[in-house]
Amino acid sequence: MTLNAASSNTRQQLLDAAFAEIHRHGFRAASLDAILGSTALTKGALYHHFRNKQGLGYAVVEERIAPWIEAQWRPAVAADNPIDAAIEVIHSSLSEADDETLALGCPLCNLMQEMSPLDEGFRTRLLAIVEHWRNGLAAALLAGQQRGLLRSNADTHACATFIINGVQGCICMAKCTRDPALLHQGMAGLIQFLESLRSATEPS
Amino acid sequence: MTLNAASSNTRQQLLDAAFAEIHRHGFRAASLDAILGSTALTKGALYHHFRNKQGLGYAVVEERIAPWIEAQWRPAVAADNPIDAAIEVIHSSLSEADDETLALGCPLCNLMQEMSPLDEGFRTRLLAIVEHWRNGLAAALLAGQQRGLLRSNADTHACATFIINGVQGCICMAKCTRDPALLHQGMAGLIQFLESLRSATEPS
Amino acid sequence: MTLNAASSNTRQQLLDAAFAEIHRHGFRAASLDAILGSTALTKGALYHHFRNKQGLGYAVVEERIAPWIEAQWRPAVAADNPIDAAIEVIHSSLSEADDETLALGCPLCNLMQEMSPLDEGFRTRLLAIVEHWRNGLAAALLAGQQRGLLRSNADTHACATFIINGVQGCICMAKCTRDPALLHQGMAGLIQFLESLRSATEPS
Amino acid sequence: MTLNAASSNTRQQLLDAAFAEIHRHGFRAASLDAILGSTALTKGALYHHFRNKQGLGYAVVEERIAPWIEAQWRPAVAADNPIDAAIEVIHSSLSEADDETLALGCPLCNLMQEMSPLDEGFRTRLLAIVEHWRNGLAAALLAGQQRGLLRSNADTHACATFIINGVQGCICMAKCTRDPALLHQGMAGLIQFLESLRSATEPS
DNA sequence: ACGTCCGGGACATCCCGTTACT
DNA sequence: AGTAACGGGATGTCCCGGACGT
Repeated sequence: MTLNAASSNTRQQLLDAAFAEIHRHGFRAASLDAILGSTALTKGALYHHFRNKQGLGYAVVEERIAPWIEAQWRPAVAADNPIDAAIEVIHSSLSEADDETLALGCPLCNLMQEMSPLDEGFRTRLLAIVEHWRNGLAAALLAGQQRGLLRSNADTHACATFIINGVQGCICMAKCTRDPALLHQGMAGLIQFLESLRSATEPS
Repeated sequence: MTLNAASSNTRQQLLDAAFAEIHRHGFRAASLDAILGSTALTKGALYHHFRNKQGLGYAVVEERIAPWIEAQWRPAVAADNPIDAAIEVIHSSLSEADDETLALGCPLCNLMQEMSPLDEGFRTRLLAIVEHWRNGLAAALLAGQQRGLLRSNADTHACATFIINGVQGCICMAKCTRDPALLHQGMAGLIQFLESLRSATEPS
Repeated sequence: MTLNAASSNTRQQLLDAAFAEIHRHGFRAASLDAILGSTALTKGALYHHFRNKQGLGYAVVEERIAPWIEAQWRPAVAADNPIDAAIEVIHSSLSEADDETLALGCPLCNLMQEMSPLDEGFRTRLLAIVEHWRNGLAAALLAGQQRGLLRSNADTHACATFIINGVQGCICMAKCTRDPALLHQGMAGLIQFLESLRSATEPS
Repeated sequence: MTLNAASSNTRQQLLDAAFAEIHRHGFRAASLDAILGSTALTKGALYHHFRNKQGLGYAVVEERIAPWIEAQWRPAVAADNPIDAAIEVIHSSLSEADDETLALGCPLCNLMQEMSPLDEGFRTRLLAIVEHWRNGLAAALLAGQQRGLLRSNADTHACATFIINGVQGCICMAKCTRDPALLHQGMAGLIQFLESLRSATEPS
């Protein structure tokens, strides 16, 4: 299969447009006509690159949402000091949160809410993202713990779960409140929690 | 307008059926035909009691979801010891969580996710529920603090926000993972947080 | 369920239009838009009266095609002398065959050919028509035989089968040849066969 | 145009796949994508060898269906004793009829039913097959008659028509009934008819 | 000689809301 | 207070054919 540049470009355009449409309206309410309208393409192009709407949705999850989450949390997962880095990720995501992103919410969370009970294909793909995220974060915390940066009695997996749940809960609620102050308040609680994980004695 | 018993009964039937359908499929995917099919009523009855689908949805929020949240958290809001009571609420909600409720998620959270960006009427009504919940919980915590049950340096409003966000985040994630263990893990973190709010010296 | 005149009328219009469209294009190629276009109705009316296209098709078979076959062969089935009557039915159907009916073929045969391998619902309904037809004809022949009008060694069921197959075969081939002479030639063979069934000695 | 072996092979593959798909689904419902999917070829190959779907269909009629009918009835057309041979053809076709071929019907009859009223190109090609068949059979019967094998008062053309119509009618009905017994009953009638054509006195 | 990519259009389904009626 | 009938519209799917490369 020769993937020339034009074809790949078309596929990427479709994925971009689909990601935006799905982010805005959810998967079921996402209109293929609207996706095609926002590009200059037609049904033929779409059904050449994807088996159907579901296939397009799966590709958006795998090729847009997963990398997006991965990129956002890579600093925390790859850092020497996971606590500092996680706090930094939270801060930077807060600084990027304008009114619109607040209202649209997290693409991952949105799709989990909407599609998990309806489509196992979506659920497994989204679950894989979450597990990858949780495992990465837990591994980073464990490494930090082994280096003496975290309290030795902290359960790193439970901590990762708590942080991820907390972050998603904050974004989820902010979608309705649209109050940046409340978002900051919630995130501040998480940062406090992260601070509480530090070991009492700084390693030399 | 005369509201005899039969008429009121019809309205309640519609609300019940609509609540179930919306909980299962979301508001937009909820089919009026399906709602009417699950009762023995027809379009005329529906459009007699509600202006349109939107009006039905608003009524479900106000007359089904709001009282449901209120009832669930009333023990914590009305308790002498809000920490004990909140922990108890979490425990009892965990004990009720079977596989299906896990997959369907929280009706409030579902609607916030779906409708907040699309319909101001939904958003304000849902927001009112959340604010009522948060204010009630914060007031209870403050009362407890004044009675010496909470650390004096705790920001009760921020605590309420953190708890609500955390609870919703846990339920939200569990909808995708469907793993009761992870749900318990997340909720355990919240309980730990609640414990950490207790004042060091028990009041006499 | 109150079936007022207007509603019943709408349903009959839909069945008539659907019968004509299906007769002309077959079931699968029959366009609901075309059916609705030939009446003055819309999708709403159609989907009020029928569950879907399949339901409409089934109703056409049961309420248009079955009665049509029944009416056409009733003279033969109900006659005192089934041979005379069957010959008469063939003659009268030949006299009605203009170029268009020749080209369109038999609605029953068309649907059997098209839908029997695809849809059991169609097949059973069409089969019922054929069996009713065959049994009626066989019973009439048997009655004639008992009255001494048919040779006593004729197998009336086999004769009914042979006649029905022959008639359908003639119409089926005429659809392609469009040659009335060939149709008459084929039907003449069947009439000869019918004549050969007469008992040698006329009953007193 | 150079027709090397590879090219010819591609064309034959397409014809085979198209024949099978058309036999199963009819011409209009035959999907080019499905035909190409069952081979390993693509649109480019198809539209290189055929002008369009119609052209492919015509080629299937001329190069698959016509030879198939010809081969099946050649024994009867070429025989010294056409009656014996025709009976033998019927017997052998009955012995080959399993449940699937019963349900799929005769490729020739199927296409005549579907395409004759819609496409003159199909009709003339199918008609040519039928005429060739009828003329061949009639000529064989005439030759037999001249040799004293048939009754001298038999109209050989009419007999050929009657046999062909009968055979097609039987297959046509069997597609719906799917009852081998009924198929045999119908064919037995035709064999009886053939027997009745024999001259009373065997030729020396 | 054949593969890839894509345009444009048709179709069945389903849904919300209104009208006339009782 | 509630019913049956119906209008009008949007959507996902699929399909044929052609442009272009190689």
